[in-house]
Amino acid sequence: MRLTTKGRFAVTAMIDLGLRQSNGPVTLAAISQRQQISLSYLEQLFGKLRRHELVESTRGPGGGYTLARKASDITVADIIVSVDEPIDATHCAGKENCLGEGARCMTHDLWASLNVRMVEFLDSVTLQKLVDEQLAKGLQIEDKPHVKRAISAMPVSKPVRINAPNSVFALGNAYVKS
Amino acid sequence: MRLTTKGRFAVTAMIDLGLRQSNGPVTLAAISQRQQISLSYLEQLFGKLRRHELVESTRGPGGGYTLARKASDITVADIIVSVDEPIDATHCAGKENCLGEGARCMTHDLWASLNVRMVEFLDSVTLQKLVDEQLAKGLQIEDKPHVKRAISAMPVSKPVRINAPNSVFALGNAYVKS
DNA sequence: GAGTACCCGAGCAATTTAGTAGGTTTTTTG
DNA sequence: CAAAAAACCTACTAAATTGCTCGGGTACTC
Repeated sequence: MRLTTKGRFAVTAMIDLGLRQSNGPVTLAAISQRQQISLSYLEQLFGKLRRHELVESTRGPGGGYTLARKASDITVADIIVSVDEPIDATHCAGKENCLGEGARCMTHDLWASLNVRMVEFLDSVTLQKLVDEQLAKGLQIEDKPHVKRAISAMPVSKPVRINAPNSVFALGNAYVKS
Repeated sequence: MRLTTKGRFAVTAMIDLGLRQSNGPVTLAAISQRQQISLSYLEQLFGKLRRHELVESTRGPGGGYTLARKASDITVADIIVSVDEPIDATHCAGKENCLGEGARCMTHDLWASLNVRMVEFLDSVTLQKLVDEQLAKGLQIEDKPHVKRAISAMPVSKPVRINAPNSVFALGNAYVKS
C-alpha cells in the first residue's frame, strides 16, 4: 500500500459521497465542484472504486454514485488499496531467497511487519467514522440545490493548472533548508 | 507525510544501521551490499538523515554512520519525514478559506484528522522495536568481516537497472484486471 | 600522501500524478 | 422521439518523483 495524494483524493471524495448520498445518487460533477478535484480525474478514481465494488453507479440524468455498502463497512484501507493498485513492494518479490547468499535479504519480513500494522490501522478507520467527524464539526449540507440548468455562465474560477504530485499527510514542519 | 519506497529504503537502511552500529560506524557500502540499495541513493538518503540529525557521520577510513541518538528515541515517522521533505498537503495550504464560497473546503480539517492518527501511529513504532523484531527472527550478524582489500573481482551481480518507483506496503492482492 | 569514506551536484530514464480532450453509451425528460 | 444528463472509456500531456549513474570533491587515518 502506498499513501499518496491519489489516495487522499479518493478518501476525500468518498467522504463527500458518504455525507450526501442519503438523498439519492451524487454526481461526480458535484463532488468535483465541492472538493476542487478535476472531473476526469474523479472519473478515473471512481472507475477503480466501482471495479473494487466500493461504489455503485446509476447512469442517465438524476444518476450518479452511491456507496455499494454501508459506510461503516468501508475502511480507509479499502479505498486506498482500490485506487493505488499495488504491484509488488520488494524488488525480491515473492522469492523466498532473493540473494543466493547466506544473508537472505531481510527486506520482506522486515517491511511486512510494518506493513501489517499499517494496514491493520487503516482498516480500523471506517468511512462512517470520518463522515461522523465531519458532521460533528458542524458541516452544513445543502439540501440538493437541484440546479436544473442554471449552470452555464459560471466564472470558471481560474484553471490554475498545477500538475504536481502533492505530498500527502504533510506534517507541519517547514524545516529550514540550511 | 507520504509513504513510498523512498521511506521504505530509509527505514530498511536505518534498521541495518541499528543492528550493526554496536561495533563502530557502518559504511554505506556495506549497507548497499546487504540491502541491495545503490550506494549513491543511500548517500542521498543519509544526507537527509544527517541534516535531520538522526545519524552522525565519521569520515575517513574506519568511518561510516552511527545513530545520532538511541534507537528507542528514533521513530519510523522521524525517518520518513526526514527523507520525504514534505512541502504541503492540500492545494489550499495554509489559507483558512480556500474557496471564497460558503462551503469552505473541508479538505484540511478532514485530512488533518487522519493525518494526525497516522503520524501518532508511526511515531509509536521505534527503530528499537524494529531492530528487536529482526533479532527475534534470528537474524545473524556477521562480526565485521573487515575485508581489507579482497573486494575487487566480484561478480557484480547484474546491474539490472529497473528505474521505477516501486509501490510500498504492497498488499498481497493480485486483483484480476478484467 | 595514498587510500578510504563521506559529501555534493548535475543529469538521466521510467513512472506517477493530475489533468485535458474527445468521444460512447445509458437513461430520463420535455 | 429528441435532447440533455450523466456515467463510461481511451488516448494524450506536462510536471514531478523515483532510483540511479557519473564525476568530482573533502576530511580523515595509516
